[in-house]
Amino acid sequence: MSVGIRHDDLRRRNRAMVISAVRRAGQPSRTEIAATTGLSHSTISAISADLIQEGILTESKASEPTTLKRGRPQIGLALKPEAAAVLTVVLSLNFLSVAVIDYAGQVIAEEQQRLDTLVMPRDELIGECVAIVRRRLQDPDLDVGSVARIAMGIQGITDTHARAMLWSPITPLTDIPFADILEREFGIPATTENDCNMMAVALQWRDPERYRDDFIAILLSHGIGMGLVLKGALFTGTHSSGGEFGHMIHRPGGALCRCGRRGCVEAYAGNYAIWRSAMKMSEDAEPVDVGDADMRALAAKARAKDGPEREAYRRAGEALGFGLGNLFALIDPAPVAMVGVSAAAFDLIEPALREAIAQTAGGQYSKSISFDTEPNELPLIREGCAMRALTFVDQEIFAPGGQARAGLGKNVA
Amino acid sequence: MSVGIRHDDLRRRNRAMVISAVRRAGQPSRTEIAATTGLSHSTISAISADLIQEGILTESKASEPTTLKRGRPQIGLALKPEAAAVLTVVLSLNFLSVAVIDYAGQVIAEEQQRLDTLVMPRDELIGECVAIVRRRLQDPDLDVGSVARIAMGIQGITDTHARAMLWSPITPLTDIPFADILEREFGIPATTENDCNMMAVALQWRDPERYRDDFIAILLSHGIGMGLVLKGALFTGTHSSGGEFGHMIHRPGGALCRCGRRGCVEAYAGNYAIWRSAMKMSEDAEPVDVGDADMRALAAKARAKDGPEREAYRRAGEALGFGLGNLFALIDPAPVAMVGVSAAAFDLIEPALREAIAQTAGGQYSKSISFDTEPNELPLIREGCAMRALTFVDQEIFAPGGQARAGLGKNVA
DNA sequence: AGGCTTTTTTTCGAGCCCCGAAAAAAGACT
DNA sequence: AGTCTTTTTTCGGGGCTCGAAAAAAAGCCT
Repeated sequence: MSVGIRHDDLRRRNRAMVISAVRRAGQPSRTEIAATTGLSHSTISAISADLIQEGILTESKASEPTTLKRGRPQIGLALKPEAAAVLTVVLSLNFLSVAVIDYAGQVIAEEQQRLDTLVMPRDELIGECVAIVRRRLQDPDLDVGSVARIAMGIQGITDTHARAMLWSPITPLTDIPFADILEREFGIPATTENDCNMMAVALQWRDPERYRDDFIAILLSHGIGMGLVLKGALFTGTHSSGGEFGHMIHRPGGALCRCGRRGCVEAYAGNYAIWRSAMKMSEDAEPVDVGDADMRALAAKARAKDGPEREAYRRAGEALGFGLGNLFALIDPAPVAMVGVSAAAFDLIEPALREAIAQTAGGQYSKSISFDTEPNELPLIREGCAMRALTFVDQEIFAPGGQARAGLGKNVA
Repeated sequence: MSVGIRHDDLRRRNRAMVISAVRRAGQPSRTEIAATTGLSHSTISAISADLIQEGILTESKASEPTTLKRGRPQIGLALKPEAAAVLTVVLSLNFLSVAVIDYAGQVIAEEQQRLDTLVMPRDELIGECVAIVRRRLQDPDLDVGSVARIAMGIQGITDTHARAMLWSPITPLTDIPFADILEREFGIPATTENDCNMMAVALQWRDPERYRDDFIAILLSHGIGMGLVLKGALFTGTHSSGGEFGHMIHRPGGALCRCGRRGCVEAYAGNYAIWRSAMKMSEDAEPVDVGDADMRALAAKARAKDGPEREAYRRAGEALGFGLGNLFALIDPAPVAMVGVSAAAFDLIEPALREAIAQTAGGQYSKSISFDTEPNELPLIREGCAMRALTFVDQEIFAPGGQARAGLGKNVA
């Protein structure tokens, strides 16, 4: 059962709340923080004095010099960029990308690299990941001690505790405990999470208006992935990252999926499936990699005239629609973000998708469901990883439960 | 964003935790409570003294007189039955049932009634519900003032806030705000929740060993319903009670479902669907009501010899299996409880069900998924309603946030 | 320019709450 | 009857938040 609240937890939680309020609002004054948290001015004053003294926050007068109001001007509080740093690692099909991000969320260094994930042996894949991280950490401009967290976003299934990649479409390898490997190698706490979940996290930060409590991020790429936020929190499975939307069964015994099973949504809506269908290949044909450029050309052809290309997108829409409908039967409808190269072809997908949804339990709301598209998934994934890592630092390092803060926040008087 | 923790919340939460510990453990000593909550002995002592003085808890020495240990004997703490009472209302197909339950969870009065829900006009249906509740409340043995909550469990979709029935298979009527109606009528806070969700709540209390953090309760009856507990909490949709497992699409464009759509899981696995299939009727045939006795006879026939009856159960198993597989793709596998009259025929359903799951994303775990059966849903639903109402009293009335407790817990010195 | 008004921020004392240590209580054991 | 063991209560100390009041830092107005 849930444990009691000790008296000292109180300050810890309220500290975390103040930090979180600053991260969310940008440069709020103490008064604003008091308003959003519901705590009294005196409490906010005390906590923020602590945080400034510990080098976690700074005062920044430049809060809207335009607002010429009477009264004592507000002093904006901001996250101190030097308070800490985090490192993000994004591993996707044939592509590895690393970035170093300061405590305020600004990218301060990055590096990208192509690699043949599909054929690399285990040691090599791990080795490349470790090597690129090491290169970034050895950057003389970077204070290695300030790097408080490594967050990895990876295409594939991860475990609930964000320790390992369990299975991935980008490599035949399974069960790689990336988080443990990185921690052992660099002595920095690390996590490994599903890329689509990170996309969802990023959307929540980018547009909290639209993506607040309940929404769905769907990656339309080689495969189909999903990140789900319910009641404000990232939804994961009981054991794994969960949300394997792409592998819900659309047609029992149907088209061959990359995962080896038949009839999955992905076997109709993944890039390879659209391609296979447009080329009039058999539904049993082995999935092939299709480049983004080829997919864009395919979409152009489908737009130009009716034919097998257009039909392929129509079938993709149908599969996505029934899948979404089934999802809506469980969780009710919510705003959807379509991300990835095929999101740019959403105009070809949408009609059949809506028609399919209308035939499902979510159908009553079919018209009111709103879709948004974002063709570029990589920046989203990185952003999500960064925010995940930064909020961890906020909560666990700068508002710790019991044990002292490590070497960070060192600008203490 | 989540609101700050005020200083007074602390005591409130810890009070709630003590009450909850007592409800869970039965007759724990103060020391045991200190252990499970993680709070200090002195705090538990202070809080329980308050609660006893307010007439919410009582000391009950009779805690295992067998344990002859050295040292001061423990004093068991128990919920004081007279501290409050709750009333449960269970409305299902052609059946209405009400019970009054004391604060310790014992049924102290009950009443049941048949009624033709399918054909009753709106006023009459509401009227009967109000009337049966009024009769119970007018019982001279009952102190009406102690009734702190009414919890209604209803077959059908309810809204997230547990205010209204939105849609139900037991009546053509829609959008009946039962909670508001009961509150207005009796001036007692009320809720209206989905029956399968209440089943899940009850299972969690009955067997917390097996049904703790993640599990699924599926009602196999005229229709197919589901209650889902994830990460220890009841899972509901964003707008409605959600979990419309029975109306996930199993075969696009397939058999006619009671809901008017085609290919739903229920259209293969609901009692009417099994019946329709066993009688070799068309998949487009209008759903008919089948009595429990007829279903039991059907199952017996299916067990006796191979034929259309056995095939009907096989197809039901297949539909349930693909449905569960799709669910498992999203949330990972979890223990399942099959409840309702067709749960007694689970032996006929299981083989095809497991085979179907094996073809889905959850398939890897197919063997390890464990099923349990419980043919009688009514007691479960009532128990769930009772626990829901009682924990509400625990949390919101006896550990209130700010405003004083109403007239309850009146045995104050 | 100097005093007044307004708004933000800090200071201060009061009131709670939790905790640890010590004391008290209540039997069992010898 | 005295000692031991375990549970429960009591008591003092340290923290935390809060409200009120004071201080600070402007703009406004005569």
